[in-house]
Amino acid sequence: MFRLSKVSDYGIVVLAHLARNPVPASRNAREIAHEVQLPAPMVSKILKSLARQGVLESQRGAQGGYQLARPPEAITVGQMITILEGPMGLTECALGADLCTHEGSCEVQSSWQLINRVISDALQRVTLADLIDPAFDEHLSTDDILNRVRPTRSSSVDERPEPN
Amino acid sequence: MFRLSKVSDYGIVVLAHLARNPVPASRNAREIAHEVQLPAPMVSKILKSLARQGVLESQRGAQGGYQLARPPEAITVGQMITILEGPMGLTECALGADLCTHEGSCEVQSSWQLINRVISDALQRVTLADLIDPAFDEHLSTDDILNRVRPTRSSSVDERPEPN
DNA sequence: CGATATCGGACCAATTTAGTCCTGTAAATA
DNA sequence: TATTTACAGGACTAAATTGGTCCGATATCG
Repeated sequence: MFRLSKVSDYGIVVLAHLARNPVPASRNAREIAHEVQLPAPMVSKILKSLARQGVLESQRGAQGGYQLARPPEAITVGQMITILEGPMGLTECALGADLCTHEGSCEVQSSWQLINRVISDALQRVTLADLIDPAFDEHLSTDDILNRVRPTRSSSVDERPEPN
Repeated sequence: MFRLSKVSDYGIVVLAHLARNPVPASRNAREIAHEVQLPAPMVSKILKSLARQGVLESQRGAQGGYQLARPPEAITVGQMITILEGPMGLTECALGADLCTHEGSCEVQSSWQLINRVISDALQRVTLADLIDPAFDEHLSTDDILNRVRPTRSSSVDERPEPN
């Protein structure tokens, strides 16, 4: 249905919450889950993924917990989705490899790769800082987003394969 | 997994095939399925949806079949996806209505609506004619797409609710 | 040591998706 | 007008995915 999974959905809500409420610096999974009103085991699972991928820093043991590893400006929606959802790609073949069984006979493969890149780029231009900016949706138009300076492409988390 | 369903995937392949091979004008579902090497009942189902939504014209009875209802330039990827996949929306709340149970407590709802619009707009800027253009992916950059003149927003198929 | 938390899995139930099939109806043709 | 072809509109099933839970291991603090 062209929808993000709950994992990504929740994950972004959690990250936005942490960005918006920077203190206390470190909180445990249970507290965070309670604050965003989402099922605790689910939130815990998501926090683990985010920590593993370096978006969050985790502290084990008593008084442990999670906190943002980078400032909200340095975390893009594209990165969050890629981490939580797996490599972005509207279709199999958009990922580039020989994953599609219709390779060769397919007439639209290369086009999909561009479309995919367009969407991916668009999501890379929106940061966590934007998400928690109350003026974001009111004062920005679609074109404002699209014409932003693009973040450096090569350093992106997206290039890495999904370990999950 | 942030992936289109097979229905949309196949549907776009089928439409691209019809656009690329305009003769014979009308072909039946079985022939089309054979040409694109996809399961016939599936293709038939997809053709029916596309016809119902006015992208294809159908002719019943002997010698019947399907053909494009509009020139490829007048069919956008966004329309195709909306028809085959249902209304676009990365999250529930991006659709606008009070579908999300966290309405009110959610801190990122309005931002999602913008993100959603960005993607939706990007997909509206790519037409079926682009998809079958061999030069499309080679000569166009992301920004070329994003900076295109936008199609008229209000006449879009996307605004209609999904009848399925 | 003992309490607290994350880590990294396995695991299950419910939903969604991919794919099939069947009955009805419209059109062409002999 | 009888027959055949082909779309229309469903219902239906099996497989895959997702949402969600739980557990043993490990790390940290006091």
